[in-house]
Amino acid sequence: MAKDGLSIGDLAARTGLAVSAIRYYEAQGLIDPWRNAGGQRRFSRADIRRLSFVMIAQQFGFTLPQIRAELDRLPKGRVPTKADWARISTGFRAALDARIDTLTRMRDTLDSCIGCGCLSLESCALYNPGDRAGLKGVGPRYLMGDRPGA
Amino acid sequence: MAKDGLSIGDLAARTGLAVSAIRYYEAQGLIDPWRNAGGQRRFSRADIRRLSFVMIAQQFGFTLPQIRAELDRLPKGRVPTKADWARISTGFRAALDARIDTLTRMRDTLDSCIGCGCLSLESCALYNPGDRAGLKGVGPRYLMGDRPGA
DNA sequence: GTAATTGCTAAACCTAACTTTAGGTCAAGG
DNA sequence: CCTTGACCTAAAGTTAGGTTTAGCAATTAC
Repeated sequence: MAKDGLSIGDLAARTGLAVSAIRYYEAQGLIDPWRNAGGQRRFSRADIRRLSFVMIAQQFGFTLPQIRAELDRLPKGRVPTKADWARISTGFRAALDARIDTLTRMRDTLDSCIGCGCLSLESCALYNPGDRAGLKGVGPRYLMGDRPGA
Repeated sequence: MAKDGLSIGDLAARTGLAVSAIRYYEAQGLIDPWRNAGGQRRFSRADIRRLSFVMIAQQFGFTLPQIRAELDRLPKGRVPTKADWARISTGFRAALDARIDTLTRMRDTLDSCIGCGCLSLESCALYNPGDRAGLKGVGPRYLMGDRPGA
């Protein structure tokens, strides 16, 4: 783990990710390591932060393609500065706000529905919250759902 | 679609669900139709509301096993009343509150992080929000340190 | 009475985000 | 030098929540 880059194992230890996950992220274009003479992956220290970003973005509900799109907005050719990361992070803010908004509206609707106990397709407001689509940002299937395997 | 129950196609039309989804829900124990002489499924009108509940609960991020657990709390042997449904719906309220809470805390943390642009594993507060567990349901993926195999 | 729907089951397929496995290669310590 | 552990690739497996397909039976429409 000298000056010529970190091995995949080093990076896994630094980030807490599984080695297999890191390889998968490479396949998805989230990181782009070089290879040493023997064909093994070598990562720069900046990749630690890059993977940190990936993990945080995932917590916020972004998909890997979406995260990749964000990462692609980082300057190519030089190591991203704190300011670069901060700029990208503001994008999270809007997504979070939207998500909180939708959930809050849902809760309010639910409040007005608990009294009636209708849950009826024709009349219940829960079927017409207006912007259920706002929740789609989280994913098509596991829409806000618990993780698979729970 | 006479007095002897609705066919699966009728139920699909009433709920907007796909026929295949209804059969899947039966396999998951969410509904329990009887069969007619020819072996075809027959559903009661109460199943329309039952499936409505399933759909709403899914929007709220519950998994099918969780929804099944809620449904199992309905009185067995009689058609559930509005009061029964209302009682169950209050359970949603707590779950939604928790989810909104967690997201709000995340947003606040993010706000304090945007300025520093750190995203550093050792120091960034985003890695220590305190109750990431409450977020189960926000992301499509396993949470950090919560992988099935690890 | 027969043709067109609709329904039946079992099994395979789908996506996202990974993990596991199989079979081999590279690198570091003694 | 040799062994052990880390690494490599490709492919298959996993989970949730379904959909699709194949081949056949029941119902409904005319």
